[in-house]
Amino acid sequence: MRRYHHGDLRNALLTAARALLEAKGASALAVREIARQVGVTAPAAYHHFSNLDDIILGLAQVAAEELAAALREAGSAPSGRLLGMGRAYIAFACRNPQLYRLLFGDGLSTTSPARVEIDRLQQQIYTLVSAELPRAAETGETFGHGVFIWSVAHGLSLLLIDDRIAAADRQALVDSVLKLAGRGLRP
Amino acid sequence: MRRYHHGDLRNALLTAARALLEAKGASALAVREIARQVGVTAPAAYHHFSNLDDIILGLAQVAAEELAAALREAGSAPSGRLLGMGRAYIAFACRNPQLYRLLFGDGLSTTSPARVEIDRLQQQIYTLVSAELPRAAETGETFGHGVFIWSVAHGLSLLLIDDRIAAADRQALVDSVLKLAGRGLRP
DNA sequence: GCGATAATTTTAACGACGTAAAGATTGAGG
DNA sequence: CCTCAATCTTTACGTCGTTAAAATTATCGC
Repeated sequence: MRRYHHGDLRNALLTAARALLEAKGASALAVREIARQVGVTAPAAYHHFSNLDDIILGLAQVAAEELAAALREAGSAPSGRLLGMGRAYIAFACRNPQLYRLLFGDGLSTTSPARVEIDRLQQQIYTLVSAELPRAAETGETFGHGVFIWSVAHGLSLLLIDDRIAAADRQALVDSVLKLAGRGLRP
Repeated sequence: MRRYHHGDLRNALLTAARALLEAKGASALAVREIARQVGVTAPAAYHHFSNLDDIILGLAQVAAEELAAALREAGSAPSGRLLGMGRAYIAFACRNPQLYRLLFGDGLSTTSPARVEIDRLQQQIYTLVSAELPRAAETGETFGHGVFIWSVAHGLSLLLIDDRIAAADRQALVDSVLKLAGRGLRP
């Protein structure tokens, strides 16, 4: 059954890399190990990726798309979109901790697709803020407000991922922090 | 002048490692390269550190102590301590981006000295919050409030470090975000 | 169906890394 | 001055990323 030609090696490598990443952390990502998991020799990977960083870039791209999709869904709710998107953002990070960390690490060049996708997310946030907070939009504070809520979501996500917060009920904590953030935004 | 015995190799290695870290990023940290910078062969480092992770741990410890010192100084001001500490926290992160990232990466075991130092910082934050916000302390919301402002500082620090925010005046942005955070805390 | 060609994978190899073992050099205490 | 412990170097092994060349298989024109 083992064919010489795999058929879908690129995706298989990405899937294996993702599993390896979440299982053993970013420092365990290795071309040889990823290829081994798929049952292929290392140089085979070089026909689909130019190097290890390129594989990581592929992972980041997947992550960015998934995060964007999760936020898009949360943003389609009729009301309370800011809170819903905050929840969805943090939930994604907690569900894919290493992948989320990868997305905001320093390995991604400014022109990488993942980076571009995140920039798009950022714009979405600003748009949403100016829609939900007409007052801020009027006074030209949309930018500061957007950065503020993104900081809260990003910071809390990472603190939770790192297990730096001992909380009995995580969801309750997330909601209460988001509530405080919301209070900061009201006029 | 080159003596066989270096005299203070441990610190020399840490200093070189720190320079290398800030210059080329965490992935460039290598025992061989660090030793090379100091003018010594790689195995010499193993008399002072048990392995590369141990060197990184030493760096994290230095970072944690510096951050703690910066916050202690900012916290000794007579008034506006929350704002001052927020500024100092973010300034430290921007001054030592890679070191800050290291501190909040996932390579540190829960029992490492750096981790313990950060836990102490966390407690300081809670104490300060309950001192500056007696109302929150009464209603038992100190924990949530502490997590909230830490999230803002941590998140904004990382967004700035990653150059994810195009701001003409960074200090002004920091202040306006911290102002929004402060508004979230008021009753 | 058949053969040429392109796509994919393997084998083999190079240099750099982390790190262990064993030997050389040096500073400190008697 | 001599010994000994601390410190550093030499040497070595296995793994990694990556490249070049060879082998294998799919595809397409006929």
